[in-house]
Amino acid sequence: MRDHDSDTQPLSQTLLEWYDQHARSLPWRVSPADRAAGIWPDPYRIWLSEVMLQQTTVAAVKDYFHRFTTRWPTVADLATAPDADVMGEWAGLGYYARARNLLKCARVVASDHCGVFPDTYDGLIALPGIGPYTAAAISAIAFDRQETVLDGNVERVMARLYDIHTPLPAAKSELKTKAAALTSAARPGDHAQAVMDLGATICTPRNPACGICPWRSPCAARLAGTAAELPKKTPKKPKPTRLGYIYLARSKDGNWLLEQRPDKGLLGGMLGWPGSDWNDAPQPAPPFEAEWQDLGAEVRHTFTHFHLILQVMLAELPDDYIPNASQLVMPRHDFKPSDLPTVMRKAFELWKGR
DNA sequence: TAAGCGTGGGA
DNA sequence: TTCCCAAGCTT
Repeated sequence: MRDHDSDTQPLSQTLLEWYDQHARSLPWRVSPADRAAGIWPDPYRIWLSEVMLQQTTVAAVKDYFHRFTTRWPTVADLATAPDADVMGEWAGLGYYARARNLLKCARVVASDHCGVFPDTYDGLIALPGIGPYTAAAISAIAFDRQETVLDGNVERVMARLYDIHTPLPAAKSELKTKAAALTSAARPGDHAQAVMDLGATICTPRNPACGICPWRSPCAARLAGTAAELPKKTPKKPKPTRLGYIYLARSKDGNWLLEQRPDKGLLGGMLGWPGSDWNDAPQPAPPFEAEWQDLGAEVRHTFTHFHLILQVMLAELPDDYIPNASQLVMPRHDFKPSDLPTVMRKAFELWKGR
């Protein structure tokens, strides 16, 4: 008697055999050989890597992961870190709500879970910053539970394997059903990492390497010649361009006037320079009256949903200046440009090279 | 459901 | 230069 996955079982086995030979070595990963020998990953490192990897490339994450785990080796260490230290260490990686939720999550795990991560999907998804993908990924990778991960890689691989032309995001549930039917019961964690590795290294968005793909034979899109145009996506809206002013104020001693941005919204919780609103025709909004000098060069930066052009203004910060509630005067030796989000760091670089 | 939310690299 | 996009989450 053949069971119901007599068709799909060979697919997951083919994938795992490929993964055993081609698994990438990553700082947070336990190799398939080590995993087979009974070695388990550290849930803290899996969680941290998965949050960092949300919409972010492995190449961009590596150095941040190393700095975070060196500075905060356990979730208990991270839970007791000051907010400003964590936000500063995250600066440059983007999507700063992730850093705020990271700290919230660490503190919940430390206080409500005795410093031990929940080992189920339901327990994990209840935590800040952990959504459907991340909960499934941690369950599978750190605890070897049979959960289905559906990220951009898996969506692309499934759309091609089954030649599905429904555009994303409408196709998500259909793609997840396909991915779930393939999930290995024997090695769920390795399977999750394998299908994502396949998407990242073989079944790439452009120029997929179909010739060396372990699933080249069953792939419907390869047969149909449609692999390169899948997955279909609903068209994106064009990005508007917004304008603004920012103000660099430096005292005679070299101290800087900075502001702590509000927790919600763009660059929430990060340090930045005082500035105007960003829109079509911003009003100048200097933090104090002075002869502001136009640095003469613009900061150009592109966010997820708009382009930004900033006029950079410079003045001397009076020694008796009293910062308001959101501002701070940063002593020159405490100021680290690397604590700033990239758009703000660009303004500083402009001043440095003036 | 759709919009808001960063950044850097590759084509 | 411009566009796409990379292991998504929150509201």
